[in-house]
Amino acid sequence: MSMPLGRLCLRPHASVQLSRFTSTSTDKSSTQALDGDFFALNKRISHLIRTGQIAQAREDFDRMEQRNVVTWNSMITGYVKRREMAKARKLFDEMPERDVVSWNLMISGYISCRGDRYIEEGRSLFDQMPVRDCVSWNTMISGYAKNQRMTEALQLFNRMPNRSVVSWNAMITGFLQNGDVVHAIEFFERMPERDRASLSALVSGLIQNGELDEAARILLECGNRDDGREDLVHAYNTLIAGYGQRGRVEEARKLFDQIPFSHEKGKEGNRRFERNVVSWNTMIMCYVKAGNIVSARELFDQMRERDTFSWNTMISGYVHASDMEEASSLFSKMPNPDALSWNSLILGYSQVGCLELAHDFFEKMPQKNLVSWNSMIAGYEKNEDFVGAVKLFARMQIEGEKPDRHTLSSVLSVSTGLVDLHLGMQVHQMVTKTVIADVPLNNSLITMYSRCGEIKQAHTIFDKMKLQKDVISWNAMIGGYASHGFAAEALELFALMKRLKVRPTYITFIAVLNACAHAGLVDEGRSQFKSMIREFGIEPRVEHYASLVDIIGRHGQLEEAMGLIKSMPFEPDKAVWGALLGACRVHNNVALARVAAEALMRLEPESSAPYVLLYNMYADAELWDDAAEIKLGDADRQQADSNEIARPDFQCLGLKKCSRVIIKYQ
DNA sequence: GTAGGGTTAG
Repeated sequence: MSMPLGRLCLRPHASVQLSRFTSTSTDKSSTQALDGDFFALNKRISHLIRTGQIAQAREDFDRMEQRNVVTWNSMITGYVKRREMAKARKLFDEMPERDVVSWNLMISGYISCRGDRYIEEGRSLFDQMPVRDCVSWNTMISGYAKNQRMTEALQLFNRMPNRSVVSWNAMITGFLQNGDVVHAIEFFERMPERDRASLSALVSGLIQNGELDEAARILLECGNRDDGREDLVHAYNTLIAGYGQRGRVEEARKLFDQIPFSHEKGKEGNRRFERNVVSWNTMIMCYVKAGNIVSARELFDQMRERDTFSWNTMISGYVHASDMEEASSLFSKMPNPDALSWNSLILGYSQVGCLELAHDFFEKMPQKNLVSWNSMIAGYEKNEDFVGAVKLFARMQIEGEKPDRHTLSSVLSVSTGLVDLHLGMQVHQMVTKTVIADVPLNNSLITMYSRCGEIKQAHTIFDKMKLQKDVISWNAMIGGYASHGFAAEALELFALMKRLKVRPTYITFIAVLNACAHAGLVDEGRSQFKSMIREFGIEPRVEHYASLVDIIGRHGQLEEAMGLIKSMPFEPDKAVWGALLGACRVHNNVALARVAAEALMRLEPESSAPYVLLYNMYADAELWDDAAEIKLGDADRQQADSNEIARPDFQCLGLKKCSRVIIKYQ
């Protein structure tokens, strides 16, 4: 039997491949099927599918006068890759003739859809197929392994006629994914032969199970046994990264030093047990993650063959250290900066507040990708240039870039910052279309809606989250109720949260105290403050004190409030004094108001608010001499009279007009 | 055209 050379050695059951070049029954003669045009057409289809142009591929496929099994299989691959199993199945059923690959493709498609229903479908095909090759068995085994069904995986493994290295590797990965370290190691030691993936699979699986030292032991053994040399570096690199991720940098370095290092040039690679570029890069990365930029740089300077990775790791290290001088100096020396290098600079400059520089790099970079857009938009948002963020978001859509969870999260924060319900709702729609059940995004939606006053809508989202709520969801919802004066709802939700054993954080208590403040619940506020400390061991922060001062002060117990301020273990901030001043205003305590106002003036000399408030109080009490001592500018006096400041209109470009914002003095 | 795996940015 003649077989295309090169395939033979990979396929123990290669004889099933016979139908490879036979034409299908509806097609013309087989001699014609072998001409150059035909191959070109098949090649074109597979190219279209590789590049994701499935619709075009299908058009070509439908137009083809003759097809062979490869044509059909290519088309099926396209649907399988997109998990469109119904379409794949339809083609599969229509095929005039199938080979092993057709069956294997379908099985692997069903398997990667996950879910038991799909596995059963794959298994049923596996059982029906006339001849199975190595790939069929391995697909099925790894399918079971990936879905935590090791019993069935093992059954197939035992029944399998000619096991390959892949079968063993799949079993090892499967055991490790199920936390079965013992069987994984046992299988690894029993393997008749290993390839470059075997050690990698074992080591990375052991790392996932937290068995780093066990992995290190096995590696040392393999090194001593002169065994598995080909991929030993590979495995060492994996383990170095594992130690690094767990902050065990010194152990990572010990492993790095264990790898032999030759000074010969151009001999690096996986074929010899010897440090390669990845080893260096990984070690540098460990230092960067640990914040040890000096050691990272030392290694970087020692390297002979730096690649893009090395440069980018180093640049991102400086970015994390907010050292933009070094970051940009490296960038300018880098031979071929890629998108990642540019993005790191954009990120770094926005991080330190240099939006113009960040934007310069953003405009100058030759090939923007999604991360570039996201970094720039997030940069605007973090620096509170909300309008800049919205403009860029609009431009992004005009230029056809699709937003993802990161984009949407930034723009949602922007909507919240602008209190722009219209924009927020647009983003909400996009979230529904592009992301499935993302907890942080849902949390941001809750915050956005409640900040915009749509507390009902916020609650709808909160409700829909069901079991996937985290503390932040609870905090957002309780905080939303609190800030809108729904104290009963806030406290009820807080009670429910505790019943469900969700541990509150200091933020939860800010919201709870805030709710009490709004509703004038003095005793409730006091007892919540106490329970925070005693039941949950949360140290009160300045925000909690400010809230409690507000609660007590507004109730008229100004002296007690003042006492609380004096008892604070840290300096009161403007919120604390502001709360006291507000309470003094309500209860007409001019003497204490003066103390609070003066403290505020020291903390924020540029703010006119305490002056205005004190002025009004003096005026009400007809203390004209005191009032005269407060020097107000004309503008401030007008404010004192009207009690309102108006901000000019502004526009969110390309999307909508925002309404006038009025800020009222309390 | 199918089965198993090392390092960088939001």
